[in-house]
Amino acid sequence: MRDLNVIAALALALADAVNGAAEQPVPERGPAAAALMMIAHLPGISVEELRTGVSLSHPGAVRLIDRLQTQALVRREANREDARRVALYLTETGASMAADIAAGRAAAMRRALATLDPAEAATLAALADKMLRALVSSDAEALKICRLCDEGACRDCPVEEKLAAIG
Amino acid sequence: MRDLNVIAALALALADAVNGAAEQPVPERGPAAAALMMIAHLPGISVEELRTGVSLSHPGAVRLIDRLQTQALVRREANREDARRVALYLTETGASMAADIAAGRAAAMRRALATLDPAEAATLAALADKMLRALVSSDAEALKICRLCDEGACRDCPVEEKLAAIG
DNA sequence: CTCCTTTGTATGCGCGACGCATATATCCGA
DNA sequence: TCGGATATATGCGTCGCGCATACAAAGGAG
Repeated sequence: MRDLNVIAALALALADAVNGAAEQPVPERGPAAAALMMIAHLPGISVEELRTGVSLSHPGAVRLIDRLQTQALVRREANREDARRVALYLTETGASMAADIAAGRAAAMRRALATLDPAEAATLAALADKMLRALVSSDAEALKICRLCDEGACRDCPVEEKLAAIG
Repeated sequence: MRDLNVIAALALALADAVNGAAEQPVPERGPAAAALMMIAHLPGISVEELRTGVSLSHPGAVRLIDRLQTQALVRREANREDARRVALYLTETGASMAADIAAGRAAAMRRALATLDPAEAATLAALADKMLRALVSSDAEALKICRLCDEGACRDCPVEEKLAAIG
């Protein structure tokens, strides 16, 4: 019971730090940073897929993309395979902003993990790896969990491996 | 680098689960659940203290309390020591709702931790304990981190101990 | 005791993000 | 070929939020 509390508190603190750092470079608060990171991670993603990752209604996601497009961070392109879908890509400005987001997120995590020695950090990562595999059981959950992840640092991502394992 | 990513992803997943569960019993989304839990944890808390915990502007907090009061979840009382401050208390309905929030939060954490054996959970809690002590350096941060914590389960809370240690 | 600065609450106001309902286009199976 | 399902977009109203401001009470300087 006490363990639950402490772990939940830490999760909240880390998520606050990560979200706060991620919102820093972005012109608006909320899911915008996550949207940019998702498009950086999955270029050509559709509005509907993005929607599930950022937990918005479809109209909400459309309007979010509208705003990001107005700010020249994202562009819409036609999807050759399915004309209903829209393929989303980052502009150069958007890509550079996504890089800033990833850097801020990494810095925030480094600060939080600074008190742990390398062995402890590795232990924590191993436990996180195990828990993530158990938590993920669908593509939608994976999109949501990885919405702020850094594509470059995603070697042997437990979420993707779990998805591959269950088909 | 990969460790950072995995740990951050887990923190996000846990925070989503906890926040989602906490918002379930509450009539509105957002900081309302945290506000109820904070008042449950610190009866007589002022609007200003609450404000820092839920990361809202002061007017935002006033309006939030207005809504919770309209729904008969919270009541305002005069503070005898300082007439400027307002003392916030939960009504019976509010207290029962706070209990529901705590239960939902605990259930969500139990689900997430189900894959870990007791030794692993204890290891994780010990690491969380250590990190929390390093993260907290002010009352404001403590209020924010503990905003959803369960007062009953807060035995030997690392956040409070750290605050006591630094005066 | 009085004045002035600081601190805590409350309100007027406008903005903007969101969701619901709906319209349109495209894909796919019968 | 036709009808249901899926994807995107828009009209519309709502509501939470922050800024600027007003007011009340506390505390220190003189």
